[in-house]
Amino acid sequence: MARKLVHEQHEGKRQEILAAAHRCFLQHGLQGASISMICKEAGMSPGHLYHYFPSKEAIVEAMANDYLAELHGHFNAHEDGASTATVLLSELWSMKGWDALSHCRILFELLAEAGRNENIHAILKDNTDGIRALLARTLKAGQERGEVDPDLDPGHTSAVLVAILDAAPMLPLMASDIDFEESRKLITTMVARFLQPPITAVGE
Amino acid sequence: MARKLVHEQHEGKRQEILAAAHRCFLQHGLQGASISMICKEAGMSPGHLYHYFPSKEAIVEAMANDYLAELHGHFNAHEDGASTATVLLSELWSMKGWDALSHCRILFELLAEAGRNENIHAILKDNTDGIRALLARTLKAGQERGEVDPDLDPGHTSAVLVAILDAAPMLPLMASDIDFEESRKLITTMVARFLQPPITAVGE
Amino acid sequence: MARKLVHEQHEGKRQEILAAAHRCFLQHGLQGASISMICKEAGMSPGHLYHYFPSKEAIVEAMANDYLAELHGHFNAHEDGASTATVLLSELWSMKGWDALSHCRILFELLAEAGRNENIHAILKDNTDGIRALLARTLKAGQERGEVDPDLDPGHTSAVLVAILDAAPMLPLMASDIDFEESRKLITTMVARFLQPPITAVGE
Amino acid sequence: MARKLVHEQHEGKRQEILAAAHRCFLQHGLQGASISMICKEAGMSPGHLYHYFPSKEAIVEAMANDYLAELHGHFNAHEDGASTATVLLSELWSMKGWDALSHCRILFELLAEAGRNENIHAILKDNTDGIRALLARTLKAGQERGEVDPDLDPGHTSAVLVAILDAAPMLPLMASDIDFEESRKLITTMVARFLQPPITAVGE
DNA sequence: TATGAATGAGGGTTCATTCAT
DNA sequence: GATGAATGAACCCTCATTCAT
Repeated sequence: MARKLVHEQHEGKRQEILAAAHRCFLQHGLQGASISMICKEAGMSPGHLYHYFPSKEAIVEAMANDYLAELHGHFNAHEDGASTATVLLSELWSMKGWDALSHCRILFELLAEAGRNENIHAILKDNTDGIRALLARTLKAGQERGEVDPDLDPGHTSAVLVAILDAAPMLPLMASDIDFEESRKLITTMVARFLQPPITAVGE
Repeated sequence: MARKLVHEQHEGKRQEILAAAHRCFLQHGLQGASISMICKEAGMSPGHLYHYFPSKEAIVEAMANDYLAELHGHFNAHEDGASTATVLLSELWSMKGWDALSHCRILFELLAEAGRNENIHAILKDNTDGIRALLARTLKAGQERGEVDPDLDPGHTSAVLVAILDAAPMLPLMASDIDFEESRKLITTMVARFLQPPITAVGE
Repeated sequence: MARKLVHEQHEGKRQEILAAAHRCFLQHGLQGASISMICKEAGMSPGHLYHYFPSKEAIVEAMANDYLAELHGHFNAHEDGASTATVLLSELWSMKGWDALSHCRILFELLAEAGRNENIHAILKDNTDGIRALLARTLKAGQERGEVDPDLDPGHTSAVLVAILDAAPMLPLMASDIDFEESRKLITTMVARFLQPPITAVGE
Repeated sequence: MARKLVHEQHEGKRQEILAAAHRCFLQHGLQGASISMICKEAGMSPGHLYHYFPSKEAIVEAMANDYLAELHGHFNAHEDGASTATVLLSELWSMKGWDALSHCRILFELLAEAGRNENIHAILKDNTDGIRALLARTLKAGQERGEVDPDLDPGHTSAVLVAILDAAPMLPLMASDIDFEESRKLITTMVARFLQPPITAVGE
């Protein structure tokens, strides 16, 4: 009982550190944020922080995992519904905090890092694979119901959908004249048209 | 005459430094690559490097500008053609060196940096605006020829197209089972369907 | 209790650093003395030194403040005595360590720096103002007792006295044939004659 | 003839460099001013500057010599007059540009440097000795005419006078409420009383 | 559990100086 | 006479990490 409480406290501290780290990483980058900055942000001494994580690298990796798992979790919440991929994507886009792009700009950090850090690459790939599998299943179901173009390869298509998802925060960064709602609509339209069965088939 | 030659030599050295920097940035990140690394890569002493650039920041900015300008230049080469946006995008994707994604992974570094560095943000935005204007014009021409859905706002749509372009290097990073040719086809299909006028209107 | 001890240890280290810095500054100048030199002199790593001071500038300023405060303190020790300014000055000159001019040559460094560094200027001025106020009070008391020329403006005269005090280390530097005792006598004579009431008035 | 012209041009350039160096040294200190700064100020490339001086040290020494020689020269201009030391000092204080203390603040730099640099020390001493000899002669003449206290040792007294002279720029630095004219009067009064024969002798 | 003293390598940058042109 | 490319050591300062308490 007491053991469990201690463990929970420990886990709580870990999460505090990761949250502080996330904030620092957003503001200064994965490499630009220093341990001492994270310590200050978390209200903690460096010696103590190293009680919870063995290295800065471990903090980055844990943060990446947590962050991506949260995205993953969002998809799971909709899994049981029999909605088509379009709906699924649309739902995803309505998720809490997503419009606060500051929160998800960290994705670019991770993508950049994944290109040169094998560990981060693996974490990104693992989490992405989970989402892709889910999307692929949904796409296949959509194909069976005739809502999705049967010629699209579910595996490949799921990758494209995830890429689009990850690229979304780019829009406000490049084009300040497009607000969140606008880009949501545009991308939803694009994906819908992408997935829908060729109209010629309907006409025949 | 001699003066001009000297100037060209100076510019040549600058380009060498930028190329070396690009390589280092790719391998270690914008912040992770150190001046001394860049010097070693460029075969140069640090004191001399500062003869050509006043700071590391200036090197990053010049590199970003050069890199993005090169992308911009690719588009201009196709401008006069009366092709629809689809063709344009498809053409872009065939551009030299683009498939060597190591070369363009730097985009993620820039996107991450743009989120917290006002200068890089401005550079990214300026170069993006150029491409967007070009794409918007092409889209409008396509709409007039009936090849592009007239309901799509050219300005907003151009932003989406650029985002997709920039997101492309993500695909192999996340999904190693998709090769370049495959993703080219997928994205071309998606964009083509995105832009095409709704068929229902034709059928009626 | 323990907390206080820790704080004292911290302050002790600070003083050690300042003492080491003083020695280095004497030998190489404020600008010529490097952080790594001070570290070596203090038996400390650079990283650790920056635990106690945020910058070299801060070290210089703290050193200047401490050094000038020490001079100031010497004057206060004599304040309650009802001696005339002459005696006060004479006493000052007998102060411990003052004859070891190597210790006070630092004043020239500070004066030179004060001409182009606003912070050092302010520190010098603040500490000087304290001494001047004290001297001015003593002069006024001397005037009331008829020991000091009543025509001398106490405020201005105090400035001259301080300047003479500061200039004293110059003598052995320029004229190696004058030892400390000799210059003490000369300056005391000069100041005594400067301050004394014009004798003509007495004779009339 | 042509040889002489060349030599004059060469000497002119040297003086230009020294003037530029003086300005830089004033603004940044002997150590803080860099060769490249001096080059920029003198409108010259570093390679060319080293054509005129073998090292930075040589520039500092030449500058010190020139500067002190200029002071020396001022005294010589008054030498033949049979005035007492008081008059001489007063005259000196009226010298052109002296009130622009920015010009003579360099003295502190030299005094500070002299404490740790044997060459500068020698230069300072040599030039000071010249002035001291001159002052000593004037004092001796004053003593013979009964205008100067015969008990004062001319050699030592001359040193004190030079020290006072050098300390003068300190006044405005420490006490902004004292302008040049005021300090001139104060110091002249002090020196006059210092030198004058004891009044008791007059009364007898 | 929690602190902060301590390290020393390495960060970006400037330095005095040399040399080919 | 005059340039500016070139060097590499040293500048001030920050880093991730360890350890005694």
